Formats: sequence, C-alpha cells, structure tokens
Amino acid sequence: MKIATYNVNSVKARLEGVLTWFREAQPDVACLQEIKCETPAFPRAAFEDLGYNCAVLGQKTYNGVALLSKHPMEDIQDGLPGDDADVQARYVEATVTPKGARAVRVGALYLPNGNPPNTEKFAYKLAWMERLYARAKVLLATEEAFALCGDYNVIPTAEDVWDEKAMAEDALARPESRRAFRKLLHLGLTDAFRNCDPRGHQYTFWDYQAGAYQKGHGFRIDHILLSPQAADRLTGAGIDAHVRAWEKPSDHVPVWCTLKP
DNA sequence: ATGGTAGCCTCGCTA
Repeated sequence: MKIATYNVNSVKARLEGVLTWFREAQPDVACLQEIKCETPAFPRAAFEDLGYNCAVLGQKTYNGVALLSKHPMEDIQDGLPGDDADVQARYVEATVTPKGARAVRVGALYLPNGNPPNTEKFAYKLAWMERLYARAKVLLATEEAFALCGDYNVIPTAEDVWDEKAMAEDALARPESRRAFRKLLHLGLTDAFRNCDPRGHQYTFWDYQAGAYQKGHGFRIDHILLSPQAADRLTGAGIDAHVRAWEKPSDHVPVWCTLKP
C-alpha cells in the first residue's frame, strides 16, 4: 500500500502535472494540500477517472486539503478538532481499507506556515501543532495503524535544510516549531522518509524565488508520520524530486511510503 | 543587496 503527500499549490493551475504524477506514481492514497479552491470547485471527475475516491475540504483562495483513495474511505472527518472558531481548511481524515489488507487511518494536513515569528501567525502555528499532538494521542489510543501526512512547514533538523543559518529566524526552523515536531516523534511516531533514507539534505520544497531549485536551496518540510502499528509495516519511502523540474511545477514535490498489507 | 516568483483575483495577501 502506497501512501503519498503532495502540496500542489493550486489544484486547478496544476491539474495536468498532478494527473501525470498520479499516473506515474500510482499511489493507493494521496494527501493533497493547498488545493486553493472551494470544495465544489475541486476537479473531482478528473481524479475519479483515474479510479480515486475523493474527500475534499476546500476553501476559497487559500489552503484546502484533499484525500484521494483508490480504496473505499470511511468515517471521513473534516477539520482538526480543538478550535471551533478555526475556519481554515487544513485537515481531513478518513479510514482507508484496501481489499485484502489491513485498514489505515490517514490524516491529510496543511500545517500553518507561521511566518513571520513573533506574530499571531506564529502563535496560530504552535496552537495548531498542539491540536495535532492531541489528535495523535487520541489516534494512538485506538492502537490502530495511522499515517499523518502533509506539509508540516517544519524543517526538523539542520540536516533538512540547505543553509541552517539562513533559516535560523524562520518559523519553519524556529526551536519552538522543531520542539513541537519532536513532541510528535516522542509520542512514538515514525518519520517514514527519515526511517528509510539516512542521507541528509533530501528536500521536498524549493522556493520559486531567487533560482532556489537551480541552486539546490531546498528544505524537507513535507512528512509522513506513522503510528507504531503502521511503522511495523513500513517497507520503503521516497521523495519524487524529479517532479520539481517539470513544466509549471508546484514549489513542493511528492513524498511517499509503502506499507505491507 | 531586505532582492526574488507564483497563484488568486484584485492590485494586496499568502507562501
């Protein structure tokens, strides 16, 4: 079972390339972020034609997440619990049950960027991470396999960025952000890519600005965190970095992992 | 040297 995450930076502007990647990568489940459209405007038919079921939580102009699955999805939950006043579309969760394989609960998340630090945006990011931590604890108590996949907007360590010093004051690399990410790991979650690939400096994002991709100025901020029951089944993980060189690319590339049935 | 680019949908905000 292949689970992937991909921040597409507008599903409508990116549809051709995203569909090309789906045909090539053939994920069983894919979590999309920054679809940047309202739920009814999501190009559902294009994905259904490829055999995917869609669970979409959209929003006009900003944010927006979707879960696409080749297998049936049950118990779809829109939004991250913990703040009824939060209107930003950043989380959708569902249980995926492939034929002949054990179920996996999958959460698609788009964690707030949080820049600039020392503003309400950074406070919102940290509060959102507290809510994600609480959600992970609830899911762990079920003792079922789950995967929390998405754009975490956190560079976990100095090994995950082209220049640690250049990013020292950025919300993606601030100690508070890293501490909150480590708190998730310390619950017993596994960073799927890090677990399968010991190399440092493997990136999932390159800014459009200042020729960052050409210069190799990237970060690793898109992650798949697995519960112990899912991590027991982990057989591989990777980053589809070649997608960044395609025409009209997203600034992020897909990250994936594979689980035994 | 506080730049640079992309998307949305108005010309500013978010990333």
